[in-house]
Amino acid sequence: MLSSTRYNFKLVEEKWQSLWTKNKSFKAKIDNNKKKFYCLEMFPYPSGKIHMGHVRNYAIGDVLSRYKSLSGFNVLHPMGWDAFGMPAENAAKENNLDPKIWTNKNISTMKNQLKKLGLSIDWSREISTCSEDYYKHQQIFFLELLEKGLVYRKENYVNWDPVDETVLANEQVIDGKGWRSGAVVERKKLNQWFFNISKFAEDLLDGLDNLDTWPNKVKVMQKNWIGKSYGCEITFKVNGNLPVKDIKCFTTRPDTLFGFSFLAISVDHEIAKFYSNNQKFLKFKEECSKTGTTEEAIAVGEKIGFKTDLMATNPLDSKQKVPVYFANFVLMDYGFGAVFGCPAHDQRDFDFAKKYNLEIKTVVKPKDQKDDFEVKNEAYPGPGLLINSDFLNGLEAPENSVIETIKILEKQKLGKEKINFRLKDWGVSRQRYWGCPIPVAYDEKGQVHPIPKTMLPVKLPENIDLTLKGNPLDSQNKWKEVNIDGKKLIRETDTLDTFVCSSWYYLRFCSPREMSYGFNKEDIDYWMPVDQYIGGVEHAILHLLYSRFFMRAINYENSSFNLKEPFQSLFTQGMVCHETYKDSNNNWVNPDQVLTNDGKKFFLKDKPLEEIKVGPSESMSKSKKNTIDPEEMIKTYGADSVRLFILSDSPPEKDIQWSDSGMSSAYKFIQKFWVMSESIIKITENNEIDLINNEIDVFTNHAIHKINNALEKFRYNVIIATFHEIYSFFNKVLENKKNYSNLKNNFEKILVLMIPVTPHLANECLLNLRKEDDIKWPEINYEHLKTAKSEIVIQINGKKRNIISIFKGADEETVFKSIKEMKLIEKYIKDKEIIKTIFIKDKIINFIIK
RNA sequence: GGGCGAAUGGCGGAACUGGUAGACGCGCACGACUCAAAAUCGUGUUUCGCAAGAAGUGAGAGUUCGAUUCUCUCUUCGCCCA
Repeated sequence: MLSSTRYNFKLVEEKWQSLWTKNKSFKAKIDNNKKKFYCLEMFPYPSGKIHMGHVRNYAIGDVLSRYKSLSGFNVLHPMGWDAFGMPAENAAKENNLDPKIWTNKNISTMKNQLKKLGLSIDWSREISTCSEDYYKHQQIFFLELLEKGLVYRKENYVNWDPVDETVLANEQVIDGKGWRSGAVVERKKLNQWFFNISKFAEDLLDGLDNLDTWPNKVKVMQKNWIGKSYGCEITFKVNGNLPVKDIKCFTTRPDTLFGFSFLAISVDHEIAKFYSNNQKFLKFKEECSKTGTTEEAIAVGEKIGFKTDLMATNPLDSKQKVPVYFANFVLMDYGFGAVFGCPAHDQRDFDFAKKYNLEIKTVVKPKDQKDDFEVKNEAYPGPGLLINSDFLNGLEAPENSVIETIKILEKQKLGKEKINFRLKDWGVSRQRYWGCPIPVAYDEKGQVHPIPKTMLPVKLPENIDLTLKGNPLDSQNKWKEVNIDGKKLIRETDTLDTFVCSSWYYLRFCSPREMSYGFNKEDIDYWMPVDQYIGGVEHAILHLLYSRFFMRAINYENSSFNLKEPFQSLFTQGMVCHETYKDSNNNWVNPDQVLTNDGKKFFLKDKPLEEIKVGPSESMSKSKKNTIDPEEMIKTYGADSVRLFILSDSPPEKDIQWSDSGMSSAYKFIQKFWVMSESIIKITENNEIDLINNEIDVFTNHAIHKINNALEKFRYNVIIATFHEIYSFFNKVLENKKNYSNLKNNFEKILVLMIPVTPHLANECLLNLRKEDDIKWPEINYEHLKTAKSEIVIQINGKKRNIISIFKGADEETVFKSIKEMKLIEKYIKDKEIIKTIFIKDKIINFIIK
């Protein structure tokens, strides 16, 4: 069927987008008579161009925003830029560009691309974390936290690249080597700033219980990350050639004390100072520093130790003395930097004991084992009963035995109950240029002086040479000097971790142009918390935890701020994946260079004889060259088609496979829907009563019902499926050429249902159908959902055998009579006895026969 | 090693609180239009079977009149922590 009115997505989409801009259609204003809805997607890093992951993220958010807005909510749907960070600095180095110029250029490109997607964003609230307007307030927060004692400075280890003379982030260390220089990374101690997040560990953990609309897996991840553990602080008496009397340590298994065979301490433990001239020790320490600082590196790596001159006494058995070792698997950050070794019941200790020939004494046996059970080839960390443990024998491990042992230790003043958290304080210092300057300065004694608020923001110096080695700000001698109250001071040259910027941006969106402070009370009282936060699960731990911390930090000792949880609901969307391609030289090949005739064999576009190897579908990434450029897709198919496709194939929380055929099918749908819509618009309705009118009512109300359900549950793929059903239903209705009195009225409702997913198409069709612009989400008329007849499934012994259509609400007797009259199950029940009948009204009748 | 989750046609997936498994889309097959192709439209498409029918939601058990859905064991895969 050819149509003269081919849908010109380009014209229509441009028209609506400029209309929305002109009318400020999505500008959010406080309105106390309306219920607010704050919809936020994680803001992008301006890396250059938007990718399909962005498209999916923002399409999901846009569907929700538009739906809520049409349903009468006052919607806040803002967008901004997570604009500080290393890529800008790296790009600047490579191209000899100012990071600011590079970043702003990317922002403008990406903003343009996002606009072409037709998102319902209030662009008047756009923020960028690298602008002085933004980071000024961040510096104020920093100083407030400093006043409250939530920020402090301490020495800590960093990954140090000795060639580039720079500090590396964990992800920049690959196999223990610097990603850029390839040099072996060292551990180096630096004075750094920390946020006291561990102070809120308990509260951050408890708060998770109230976040019932967060995905459970995210809550579990946060819980594990916080890592609350119940145990005991034990002070071990030690003696030897050093002036040390005791060593404190934390353990979750004090009940295994009778299996004690060594005490291990971190190489950073204060006892190490007695070995600062010991060449062997220093060599050992250097060896340890090669293991890296991550817990995983330590767990996987070989366990090595350095024996001290000390012997530790078992607090439960003063006769037992065991050696004290420095060991590479003990971290200073956890507990007290000391652990007691019980090889029989901890694999790490077991490996260590084997290596250094230490005693392995079994003190826990599984319940089904005899008392002479002995640990042999590997540690037994499981539950059981205590053995070989004197007065602890027979206790149930670990539940009872731990509690009982702690009681005994407390009574004898040898230890005390302690709750320990895995969560460490948040190190926020970065030795980088492109970040928010930390607003403090130091005098010659090294004392910290906050920069007075009137002198904020501390701006980044411009036009600096980033190719120099070391921390870029450190070489800015002129910039570093600052005069406060007549005193000459030197500025802090570290900048803040970019996670700090993203820890409060959702507050800034409420008051994006407030000059005096990061936000104002009236705005956040109305808009906060974020009703729906949407983003990738990769931020499940750090970003979300830091944001939750930041709210608590602002809340702390602040009576006018009453918020703790920034994100009421969280939704984590899946990734966008694509097949990977490699040529004969094993180089990755971009999909747009690949051709296929039959979908089985793939060839290189430029060299049609060269066959391409098809690899598994993986998350789109530049390194594997399996990306699809959203801008290209929008250009070819239009924003509505791209939105339709990216939402159609998989539920939003799961990964989606990009497919060309799926994409073009979405495009075809838009085209044919338009043609149908035009036909409906041309129809002249009359008032004749026709059965089909009722059918249209019933169908439409079912469709509203289905789509409402799918929207509430984020089953957006089901919405698209319903669109297809809508199309085929209305298309059939049209072919019937009956008399309608309610076709347009119902179709209008359908078009509104489509606005969230395909806003340009739906709005254009709506405009052509009727001229008013008071668009509201359609209400369900439940009368139409009640059908006159119901289909009752007839089962024999629980198996479906037939189906009967009968008036609604028919009772068992009536249904049974009809079934008999119509001889629907005669062949199944003749010569058989019905011993039981299960009847569920309007649903099912099940005969149990013998 | 621990925790969490998943498994449904050739593929992506649907199925409200246990009640018609496979919606919708892709792919495929056939047909219409065409000199032909593309595009478009129509029909069909879980498997076995000519059919009647039977089997069927990773495997095995259990609860139930009835299980994709609830319980247990196992397998595989994914994610997080180690």
